[in-house]
Amino acid sequence: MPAKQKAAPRSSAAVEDYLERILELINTKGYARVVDIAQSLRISQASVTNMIQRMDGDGLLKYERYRGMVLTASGEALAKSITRRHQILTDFLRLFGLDEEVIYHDVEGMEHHISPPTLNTIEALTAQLRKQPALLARVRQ
Amino acid sequence: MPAKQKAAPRSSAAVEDYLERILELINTKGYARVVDIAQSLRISQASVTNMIQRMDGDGLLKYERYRGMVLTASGEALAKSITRRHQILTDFLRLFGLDEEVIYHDVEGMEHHISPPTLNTIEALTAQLRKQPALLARVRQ
DNA sequence: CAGCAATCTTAGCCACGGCTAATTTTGTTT
DNA sequence: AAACAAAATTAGCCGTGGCTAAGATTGCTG
Repeated sequence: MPAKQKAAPRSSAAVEDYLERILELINTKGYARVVDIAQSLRISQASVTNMIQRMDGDGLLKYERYRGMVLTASGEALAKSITRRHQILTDFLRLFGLDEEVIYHDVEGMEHHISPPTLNTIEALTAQLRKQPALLARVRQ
Repeated sequence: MPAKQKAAPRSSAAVEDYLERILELINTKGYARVVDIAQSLRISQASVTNMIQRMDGDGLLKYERYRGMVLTASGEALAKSITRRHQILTDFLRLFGLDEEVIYHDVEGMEHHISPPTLNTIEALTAQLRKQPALLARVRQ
């Protein structure tokens, strides 16, 4: 009998942030190093090492000391859905001429708390709003 | 010279949740007891006592052991702006026929991360969307 | 007014997710 | 290959915000 799975304790906002950055690094550089994750999240390397080890234990990635990490299938699937969610929210807020800094900050904060039905709704709303430039202009004031 | 203020260390999501409930209790029952706050937030009374003492130290409310609490002017102002923000987000999500449970959950999670410009935009968007029932119907599918 | 139940507080614990400082490993450079 | 720099890890710490168990205070009620 294989070892029991941890029954996925609902990944935290912090874990989601890590997954997002790791996938982005893998997509752009081919691999994700501790030092790059640390820089990207603006936290210490030590904190990254620590979290990576927890994520290995949770089955989100495979990690070998000093050597590197790869996302597992479930880690990658999760990272992709997190990235998609981030993109949908960013696309939505960009409709209104807000500062990119504000958009980034708000998306970064709220993305972890949007459920699938709400996300789908916002996606559909964005599509509809793109066809309504006059309405968007009024919202922008 | 009066004692130095703590320079308001950007109230956390947890503190905002407490303020929101305390104001609501005061508005509906006239006062906020530890036991009611605990029930409303679904946490233990001990945790509430602990947090209330910190919020007293931060100048958000005045608190007397075993006796009760009142919001300070700054605590009340903060609580009101938090409540307003909550309402604006709820009004927005209600446009789309989402389940009340989902709306409540998502607002509860994301409200702490919405900046004023984004909030104002969503408020304006809600007003515009109310005049577009056909568009809303399409978003609802 | 004595006793009891409700409420509140304290003490002590824990996980999370950061940090710095010190150490270890790796890889490059001469 | 020795030395050095960069990267990674470990050890030990801290604040936040939960928890339970035990004790203190309040207020009601017989």
